[in-house]
Amino acid sequence: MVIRQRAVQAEDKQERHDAILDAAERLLLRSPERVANVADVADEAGLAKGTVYLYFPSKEELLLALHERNVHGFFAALTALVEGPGSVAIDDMLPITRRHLVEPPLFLPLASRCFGLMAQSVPTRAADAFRQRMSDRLQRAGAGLERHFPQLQPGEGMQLLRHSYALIIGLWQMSAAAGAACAAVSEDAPPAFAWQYEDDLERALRSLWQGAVGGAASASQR
Amino acid sequence: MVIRQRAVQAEDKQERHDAILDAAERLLLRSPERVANVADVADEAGLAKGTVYLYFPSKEELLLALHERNVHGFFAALTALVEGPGSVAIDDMLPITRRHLVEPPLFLPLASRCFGLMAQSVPTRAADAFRQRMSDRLQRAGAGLERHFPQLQPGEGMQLLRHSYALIIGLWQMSAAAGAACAAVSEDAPPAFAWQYEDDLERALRSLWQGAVGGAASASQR
Amino acid sequence: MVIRQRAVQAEDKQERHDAILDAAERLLLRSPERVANVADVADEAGLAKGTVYLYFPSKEELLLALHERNVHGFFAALTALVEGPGSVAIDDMLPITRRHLVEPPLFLPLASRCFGLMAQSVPTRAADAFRQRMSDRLQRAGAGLERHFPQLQPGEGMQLLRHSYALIIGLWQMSAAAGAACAAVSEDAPPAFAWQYEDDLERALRSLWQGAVGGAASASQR
Amino acid sequence: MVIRQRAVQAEDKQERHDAILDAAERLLLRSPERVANVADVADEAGLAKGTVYLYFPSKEELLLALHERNVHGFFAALTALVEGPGSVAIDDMLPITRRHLVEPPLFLPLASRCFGLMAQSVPTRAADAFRQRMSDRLQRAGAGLERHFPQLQPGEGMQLLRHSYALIIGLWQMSAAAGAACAAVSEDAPPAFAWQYEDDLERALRSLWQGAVGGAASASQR
DNA sequence: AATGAATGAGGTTTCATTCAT
DNA sequence: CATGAATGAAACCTCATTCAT
Repeated sequence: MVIRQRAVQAEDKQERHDAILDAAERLLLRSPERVANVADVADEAGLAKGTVYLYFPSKEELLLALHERNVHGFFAALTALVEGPGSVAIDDMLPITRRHLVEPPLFLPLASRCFGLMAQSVPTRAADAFRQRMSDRLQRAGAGLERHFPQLQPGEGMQLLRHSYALIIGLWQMSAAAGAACAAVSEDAPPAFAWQYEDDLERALRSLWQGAVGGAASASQR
Repeated sequence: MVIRQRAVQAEDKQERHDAILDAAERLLLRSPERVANVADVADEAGLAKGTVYLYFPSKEELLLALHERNVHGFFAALTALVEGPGSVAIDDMLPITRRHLVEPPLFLPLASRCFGLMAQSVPTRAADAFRQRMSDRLQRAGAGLERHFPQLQPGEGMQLLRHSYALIIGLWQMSAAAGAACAAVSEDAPPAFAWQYEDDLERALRSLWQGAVGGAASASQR
Repeated sequence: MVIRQRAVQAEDKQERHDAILDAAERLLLRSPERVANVADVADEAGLAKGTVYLYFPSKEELLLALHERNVHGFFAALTALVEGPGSVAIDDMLPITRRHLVEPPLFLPLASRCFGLMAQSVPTRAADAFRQRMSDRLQRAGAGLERHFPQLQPGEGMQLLRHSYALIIGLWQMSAAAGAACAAVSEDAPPAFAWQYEDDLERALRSLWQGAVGGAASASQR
Repeated sequence: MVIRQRAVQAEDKQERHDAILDAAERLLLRSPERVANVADVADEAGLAKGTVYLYFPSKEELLLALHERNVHGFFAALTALVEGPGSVAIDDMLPITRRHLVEPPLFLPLASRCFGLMAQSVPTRAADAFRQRMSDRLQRAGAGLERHFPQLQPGEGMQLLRHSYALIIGLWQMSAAAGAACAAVSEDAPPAFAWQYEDDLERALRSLWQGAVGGAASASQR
């Protein structure tokens, strides 16, 4: 353990902050079906319960912070792509989606749960700030997208990203709902639920993008 | 306390089964943000808590049953359309979606919650059965769809429906997450979250369908 | 145990309600210095924690109910005295005070704590009701007192009782504050704190009453 | 953050000791209903939490010290009166009571709380010392009192003061318990609780003193 | 002497489910 | 069949105190 006993310096604190998120992440990975309670997170981080509350005002904000950390990587890659040189096609986006959203086993369940949190819970202060940051990221990436696809009207870039995001989450939930059963009793998944999330998502996103940006999206496909 | 007769006949039982679902529905409509507890549902139905457990093995299955009742109407209308005479375009599907999924205030929150339940909980026989029935409905409607859109390969009809469903749910969740804040502090919703679910969904579905079935989807539009 | 496993009849419930109060009382007697938590009360009553919450909406209201049960006996005796036949002098009141307030080891600490609760906590509904009942009792006993001591103006009977009550509580607190130390290190209580609560209270009440109702109070003394 | 010099000199320490008490006082004045936590006191004093513990071994003793500071002024005035030249009647005592105990908004709640603390907590050396000092003050003032009221037997002066003190505290607690509700819903205080503490206390003290020292107490009244 | 990060016991309340009546 | 009393596992958060820095 490189962290000193007490995080006095700002960077030590950041490190500990991250360590708590890491602990929460490990627990969620270990048993995605249930949200760890704060005591378990603290335990996993080798800290006391109260210490977690020094770094996060509530369990909910901890989860939100963890989710946002995951989101950050995705948007960073996406923005780098659309703001970088060269042309962009849907085939360039899919790998980013796959690497940041689909493959990390935590992203989708956590995103799903955070939507639930934000729709239900109260701590509006934190939720608003989170939404604001998400909105900024979407706007920026959406604007970048519009530069690459002239057929998109202003605002349609952000819209397309939003729709994609919704599709990603929605499809995963259907998949997870099915998956729970498949894990237990492998062979009897009914046909409509027996598919691979990853491939299916790719097909769905292609359809969505093709419908939105037309041939440009699929120029390089098939 | 409403004292009722004992339900001895099978039809009495069905009636009571439905009465419980009705009560749950009323409560969810009254406060969609939080799930009623079993005591409240029983109260609302004029029954005792234990009685609810005579008709539903768990709270989870009660919610699932309620959701399925809502789903039924949608698929009935959808199947009637695609199996009926005459041609079908996306503009014929949207009103069905709107009438059965979007406008009933209960459908989307409940669907969202049921996916959550099914993704998290241990899979039960009831969940499997539910999935099986959903799969059957999707297959049947999907097959019907394929007859109307020859460009769809076998299985792609069901796939398109599944993708649409995912989009409907996912977009609603994003909307609900945003809505919570907007309700509280009306004017400061960031741009990316300030949109109307209904219109947005329509645009998204059009994109998806246009991408999937091509010009045929939009042949009759605009 | 005469109580059935489940308290179905109203009187069974009353019995269980009382049994919980009894349990709380036993615990407080056993260690007066600290308030038992609900889990301990439930344990002592041979019940589960949740069951206690079936009978009392909160820990505070449980304590208040326990206190009120103690108060009840005192006022019943007092009212019986002042509304009964024959003349009443202060010497008739003191034994009642002693029997109901001083000798039961629980009354004074609990009364003291309940004043604290009521001055600080929120559940005003229950507190208001409690105050109302206390007020009624005081008024009734005060009115009875005024019949025996014609020199008391209307309202002064209740006032005198209130002052007496304040003296009883206030003096006990000083005594208890001293007593805590005396228990630990017996011989070194400073003179101003080394006195017997009971005798001291009697002297104080005599002074108060003599000042309020004059010779009549002490007519029969000495 | 107010960075202060280290307190090396003894007088610096005293100054800081007082500054902490001042901070606690300000916080209690600001919200008398709840006891500030140590972090808030430290904050208000511009110090760190740990520093408070350099000057006070526990929160309890901090409160006790604050209370004693308040008590000091009262006894100083009282002793000055009874040890000064000229005659003393109860009407000379009441203004002192009012000025030092009733009008300072902090005295009564703090006194009440300190009695609570001392009655409940394990007795500490500090509590013993506090009691000893209180006892000394009471004895001295009581002895002075006995010189003015010859009808008081040795020890009865101190006794009378103790009874008065108890009455002051006890009556205030009843008043505060009632006040909590009255603040919330103003008009519905039951009659027995609808009175002014200050006037009521004066009547009570007059009765007590008249009963204790007879006509001499009231010679100059009315 | 001063700091403030870390601790962790402690307490309240909710509610799905069971089962005696 | 119907009831609703009983259960008891969670889960959150606070805060006085300690002690490494």
